[in-house]
Amino acid sequence: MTLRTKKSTPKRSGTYHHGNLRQALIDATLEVIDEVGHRNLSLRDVARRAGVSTAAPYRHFASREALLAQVAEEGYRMMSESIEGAIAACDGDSLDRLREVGVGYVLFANANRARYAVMFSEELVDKSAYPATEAAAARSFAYLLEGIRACQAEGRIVPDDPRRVALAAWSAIHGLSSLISAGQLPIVHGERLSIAELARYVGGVLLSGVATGGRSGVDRLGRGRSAPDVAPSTGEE
Amino acid sequence: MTLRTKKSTPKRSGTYHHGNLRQALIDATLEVIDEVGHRNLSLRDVARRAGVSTAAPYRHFASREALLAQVAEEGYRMMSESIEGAIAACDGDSLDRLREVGVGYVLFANANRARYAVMFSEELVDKSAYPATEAAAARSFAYLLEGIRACQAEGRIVPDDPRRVALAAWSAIHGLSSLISAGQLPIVHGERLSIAELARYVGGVLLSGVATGGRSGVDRLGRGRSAPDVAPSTGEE
DNA sequence: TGTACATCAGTGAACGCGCGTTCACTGATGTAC
DNA sequence: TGTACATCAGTGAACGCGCGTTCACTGATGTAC
Repeated sequence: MTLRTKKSTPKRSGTYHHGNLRQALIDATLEVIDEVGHRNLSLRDVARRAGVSTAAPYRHFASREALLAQVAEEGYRMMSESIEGAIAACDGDSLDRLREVGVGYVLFANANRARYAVMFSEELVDKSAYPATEAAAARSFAYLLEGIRACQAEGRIVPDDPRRVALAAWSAIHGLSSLISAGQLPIVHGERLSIAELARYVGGVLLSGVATGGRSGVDRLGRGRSAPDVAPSTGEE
Repeated sequence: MTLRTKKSTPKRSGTYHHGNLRQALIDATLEVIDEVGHRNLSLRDVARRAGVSTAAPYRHFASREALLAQVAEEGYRMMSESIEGAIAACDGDSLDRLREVGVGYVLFANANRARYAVMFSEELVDKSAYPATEAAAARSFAYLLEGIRACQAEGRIVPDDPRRVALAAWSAIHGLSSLISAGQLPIVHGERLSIAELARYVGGVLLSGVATGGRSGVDRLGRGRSAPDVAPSTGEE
């Protein structure tokens, strides 16, 4: 087993100049995060794995945080691609396509657990210092809202405030993705599960609910289309 | 403004013995985490805030991680109380009570954001070194499964595998809680929102779905009660 | 009530460590002529 | 084609730092007699 092999095939090896250090650093970052979590990521470790001196990364990234922002930015772009791919592979109607937005989201998170964790890490909650990352994130989230608006335009889902519907949907798919990314799923299911199947199940619950008996649940719960929301006063901010 | 005031009213001040250091350390920990995130929590900082020497915490906690595990354990107990409180305050049927499990969960997360982040932090994913924390966590999660089984026993929700239903529900309430805890909600809604209202909305979506037109969505999506699940083969683990 | 003593919660100095970042530098590369 | 030179991606040593944890210790407390 050869340790510290370069993953990104530099143009030539053994030279003073690396050739493709920027990408090698990103690859090494993902490797490190996979092993120890982004919490314990150090630039020195990344440099070590890329086979380069401690100071070399600063030729390509202004800081540790900037490197993580770059990893996140790529992640959001990949997520957008995953969502677009899921939509493209779907020959159904607007409702089907909306569900596939969620499937694409969750499949990306499952296939890129370390990266997903970086994208939602606390240190990158405020992305204003990294406009490209911020823009890529906004683009990812737009698919959900667009899908919801398309369904509403056809009367396929309830005409609630689409941002509110989006929040409910985002909660579910982000929650599932987080549980997958953090490795918490075994707590719930010991058996081997298909992630896409799980994502579709959750999507189906969001669309149709789990209550029996038609729409009665809706009315009884006061969540009808125009019923006023009742906000209790305990324990909220 | 007096800095470093002790929050936990020690029996007497200015003495060699603190009187209530253990609790003061936990309080200080929450303070620190609120400010800098658990990622940047250091035992030295905690000791500093409790007005005590660097080595003092080791009289009460074996390590930094043990302190965090204790914070998490208390959190799971508080979450159980919050859920029990929400159920107790509900005079409805099994379906109402199930929804209130979710509301109690989210209200706890909202009222204890820093603690919630610790409870689900990567370093505590494996709780086997802290059996008390593990047990408290298991107890919290049991409410969901119990609520689902109670509804199923009365035929109020679909008879899918209750663990699968629980996973869908947990995804949604954990997702919402995570977004709140990480402060990501402003991205979605600029306006001021009631957390309990949001939680009830999400709960309503889980129970009744957002699709229009009765149960047709269920059949069309192949998520009917006994329809076999179709597992596509792309991109899953 | 008074004293001797065990207990143990605190002190403060020290350990070794790995970190992010900076610095003056070196040497490979590619281009102008 | 050959040479001079600007560029800039790398080096490696060093900076100052705060960390988790350990150590021998000190002094407040409470209990046995």
